[in-house]
Amino acid sequence: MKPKLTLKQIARELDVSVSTVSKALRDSVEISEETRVKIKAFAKLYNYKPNNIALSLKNRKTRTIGIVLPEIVHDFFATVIGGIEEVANKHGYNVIICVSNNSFDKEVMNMEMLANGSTDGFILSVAKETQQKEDYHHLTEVISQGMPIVLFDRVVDQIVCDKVIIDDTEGAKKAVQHLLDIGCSKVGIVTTVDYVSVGKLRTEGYIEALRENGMEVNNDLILKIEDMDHSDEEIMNFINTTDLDGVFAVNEQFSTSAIKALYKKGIKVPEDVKVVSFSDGELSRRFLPSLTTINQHGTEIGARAAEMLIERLEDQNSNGKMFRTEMIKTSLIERESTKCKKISSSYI
Amino acid sequence: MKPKLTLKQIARELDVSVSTVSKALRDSVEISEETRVKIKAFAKLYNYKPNNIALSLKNRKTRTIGIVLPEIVHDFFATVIGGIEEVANKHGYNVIICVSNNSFDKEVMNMEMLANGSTDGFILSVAKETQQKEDYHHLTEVISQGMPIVLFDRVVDQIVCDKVIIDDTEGAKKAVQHLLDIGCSKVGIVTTVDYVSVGKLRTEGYIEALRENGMEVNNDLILKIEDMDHSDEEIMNFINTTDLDGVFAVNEQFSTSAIKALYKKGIKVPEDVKVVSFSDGELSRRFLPSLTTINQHGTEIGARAAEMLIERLEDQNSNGKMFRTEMIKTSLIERESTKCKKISSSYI
DNA sequence: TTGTACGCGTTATCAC
DNA sequence: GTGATAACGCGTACAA
Repeated sequence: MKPKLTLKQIARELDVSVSTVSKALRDSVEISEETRVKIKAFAKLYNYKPNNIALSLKNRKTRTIGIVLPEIVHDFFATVIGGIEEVANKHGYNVIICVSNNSFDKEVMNMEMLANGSTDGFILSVAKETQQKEDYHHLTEVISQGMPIVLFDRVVDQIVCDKVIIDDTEGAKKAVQHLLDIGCSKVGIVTTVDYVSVGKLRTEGYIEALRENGMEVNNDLILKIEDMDHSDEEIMNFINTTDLDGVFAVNEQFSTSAIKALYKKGIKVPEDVKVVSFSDGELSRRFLPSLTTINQHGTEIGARAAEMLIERLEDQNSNGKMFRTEMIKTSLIERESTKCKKISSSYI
Repeated sequence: MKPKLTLKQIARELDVSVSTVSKALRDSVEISEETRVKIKAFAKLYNYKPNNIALSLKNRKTRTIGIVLPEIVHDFFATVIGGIEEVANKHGYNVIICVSNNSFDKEVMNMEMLANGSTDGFILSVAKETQQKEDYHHLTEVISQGMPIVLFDRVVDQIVCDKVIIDDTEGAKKAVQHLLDIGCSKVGIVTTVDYVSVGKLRTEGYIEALRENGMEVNNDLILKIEDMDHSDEEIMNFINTTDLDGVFAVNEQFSTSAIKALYKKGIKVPEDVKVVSFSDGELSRRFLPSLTTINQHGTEIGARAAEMLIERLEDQNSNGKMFRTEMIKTSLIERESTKCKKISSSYI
């Protein structure tokens, strides 16, 4: 076992001073050709790499981005991480990921841990519990210490910082519009209760789409899941008691539950009822029938968040810069769950 | 903006020396009750937290674990991360995650970056490309510097370190045995080519199970996917030309493709053909029919890996300790894809 | 009881 | 052209 090589060791070995070694390795003109070559050769031979920790301490920069997420076993967040990673690495930044498991306490703990010197800034999506509590002191704290934050997905209006959000309302409108376009007239929605911000926005999009098409909103066609642990039962009950020819569900879980309930009732998708889902993940692609979805472009969201954060980190006088909220557009991906043979010919 | 509080600032403010502050905060008996209380009150009031970077430099310990994974958009790896996270946090460790995207170069880069002081040790699953190249110099390098590594899932026999692996062969046997138990006599397997270590082991399990049940192995019932990008076509072709009443597929992707192909052929699952899949993820749970699976217990794998690593990190004289390879048992989770009403009564 | 000095690994500055 | 010194923030052995 050979412990990591340091400047000091090189200096001792080559019988020069530490600062000479440091300068030589950084190609300083102060150092003579001869010694520079000698030192660099030695360093290369023994594979010298500067110690990041020491550099961080000296520069008061870690070149590390802290990511705090509600969960990770989730296609959307996983793709967002991918986007962040890519941009971060391209700029020579590292990434620390912490998971709050939707717990307020764990979110606070994670942020405090990372804020004590481990990272230069944060990219985060707040935990569900935090959103309910409406306690954001850990965010304001970090910001007041001069560390920039970029919020994404579940953003908090009260917090003043950069944000990357999905145009949920517009995405929902797209979904519903598609159902209407292919001939549905009784479109239901499976969504969340209103305190989940994205659920609320998607519900609004659903309503807007109907209104813009001159249709009236029937509350019987709206299911707001109260208890996520029993969403299957709620959906089953809803499907059994509601007459529909189109369903828009705000996530893959609800979509597949709805299809399952429809099948149990003897109703076929897409023949009898069309389905569009928010969130495009593995499940949508591989389900039978494969799901038409609203793609949230997680990679792009992560990439933009990372770009915004790094920009602020590298800009000396970023304090003056306005905070921006970037809206990422969704897109509709058509698959089997909205295939409709009957009228497809009329489209050709 | 108030920059982070340091010991020095507290000292200046309270007109004592830095070391007095340091000692007081660490409840040293050297410091008088009076000054101790005063300093602690001040620190608490202004929310003093020691700087992790400085501590890391001083202690030559980061209390951070580096995780390097081939990919992250994958239920299995996501659950493993969850397991690691939980154990790590419990022991006061942080976690840095890097993704190699199955690229050898990126894996090497990530490891070098983290090895330069950012982490105390590694938990990693090697990239596919690395496995093909059989170039593991970055692993030996890190180990020779005294940083412990725990390999999991895709492990490397040549590397001497702690390992956590799944009993792939035994898992495959369980899957096939289940199919045989419920009455299948023509069980096919959809697997990978042999150079993917886990694929090979699972294929061996399939063969062993058949042999132990006195059945002969028919190569026509074995499909080894050559090209992952065209697995769907290969599976479709296989299903169409093969007479089966049971299918064991080595991952969720293959399983769902197989079911899709069966449906297209007019064959029903589970009525006509039963299906068991390796890997228990969201897809298996929500698919129609839901899939009977071999659960790899990702959380447990991550937890064990983290425990092994931390144990070695905290043990002063861990050099002498033998390296262990821990085998995590899989378990069968029965769902709809192997439901069989006919003989279920005989089981009661 | 409190303060001084030193070291962790690095770089910037200034002196020689 | 080279080297000594200070500093980043912290903890601790030792001195006062």
